[in-house]
Amino acid sequence: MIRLLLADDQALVRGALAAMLDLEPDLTVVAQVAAGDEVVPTARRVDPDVALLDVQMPGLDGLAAAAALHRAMPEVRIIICTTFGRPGYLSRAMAAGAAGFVVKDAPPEQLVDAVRRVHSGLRVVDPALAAESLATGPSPLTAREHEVLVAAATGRSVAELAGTLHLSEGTIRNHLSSAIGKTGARTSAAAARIAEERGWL
Amino acid sequence: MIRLLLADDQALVRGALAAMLDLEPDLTVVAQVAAGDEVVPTARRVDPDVALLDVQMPGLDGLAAAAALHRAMPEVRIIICTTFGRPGYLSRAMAAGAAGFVVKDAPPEQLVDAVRRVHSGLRVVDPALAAESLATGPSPLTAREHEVLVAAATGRSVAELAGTLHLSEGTIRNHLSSAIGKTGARTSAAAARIAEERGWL
DNA sequence: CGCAAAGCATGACAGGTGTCATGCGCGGGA
DNA sequence: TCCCGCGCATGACACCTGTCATGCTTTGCG
Repeated sequence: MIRLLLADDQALVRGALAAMLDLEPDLTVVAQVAAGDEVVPTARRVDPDVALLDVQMPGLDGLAAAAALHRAMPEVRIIICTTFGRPGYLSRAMAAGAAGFVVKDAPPEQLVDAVRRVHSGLRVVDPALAAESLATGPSPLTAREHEVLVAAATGRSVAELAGTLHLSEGTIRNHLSSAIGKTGARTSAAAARIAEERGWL
Repeated sequence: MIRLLLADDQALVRGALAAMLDLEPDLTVVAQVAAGDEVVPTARRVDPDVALLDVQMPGLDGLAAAAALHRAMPEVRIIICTTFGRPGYLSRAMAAGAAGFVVKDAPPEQLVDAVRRVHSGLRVVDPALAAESLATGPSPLTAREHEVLVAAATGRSVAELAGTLHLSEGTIRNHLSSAIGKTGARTSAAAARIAEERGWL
């Protein structure tokens, strides 16, 4: 019997996944959580074989939760399960110690299959996504550019960013300009959008 | 036995919901589709009692599919089921003839309950969301402002918008300026973001 | 050590953006 | 019928943004 921990902030989706996985004779869902920071404490309590983590979650996101769980309980096999097949997510998931990566577009059997494979020690990754991830490469953004771009993503002005990040306006503009060049965008708003799509934020 | 049609572009979520709903003794999922334009043809074939439609779908979106289905088969009860509880979605869903509106944050029992209530002729709406919807009001954007804002959402420049929409740059700027005023934003990018969040796009 | 890369800053400049005043034509409601 | 609201357009203006050149530090690698 493979013991599963489910983490997803959407109760409906989480419950539905649990119902589906519980139908399999060799799987059993032993815990469900709605936030990233509940993953490690709950895992310690129930000692699952496999943890299925969504990326979008309040508190700690799925990738950070995966890293924390892998550090705390390396024997737990981790699958990242996400809506968006963004290239950056995959590489970050692998870096965080995940053993599998499944997008929510995939057919249900694929998830069940992934759980079994991962439990038996294999790694499971969508080949198409892996290729795209390698083609796009890792995020070329420096720490500062990342920080500035995240703050700019909500549409704030340069002056506001300078205030909240305690940098001069000129510096903000420099970092944004650099990020614009690296994303191939023409405005900071577009740069933020593109970086977001690639999973660089 | 309540016969259900499921429409959601994410195969994993769709399959999981089907598994969960099929567990209920009085419910049965008779069809699943992945795109909005498959809803009406499939409904004609299987004649469901209730249709559960996601908003985000390729082809026709869930709201447009709801309107088409309600026109073609008024006796089918429609529930819109969406990730985002955006105020504008609710009012548009109701205008499209939907009988229920459930967000994916809700507990699983609530969806099952909604199906039964809707099937028995009731309307099901999250009270908190209804209040927010009334407070925010309908979209104040004119048709042109809407069009321009949608085109601007991807971060294109004014000159590009003028080209694709066949309007002068000055006119584009006027519409954007008006939309900026109505959303309370300070830049067109932020205006697009805010309108998006409110379900005005 | 010396050099490269990154962070930070300044100043200057071209071009894009948001606002406003103004004008014209059209269609629907009082 | 008249007038208001909307779409569309122009032109002008202030301001913001993106780019570039330049320079100074700190950090880390060969």
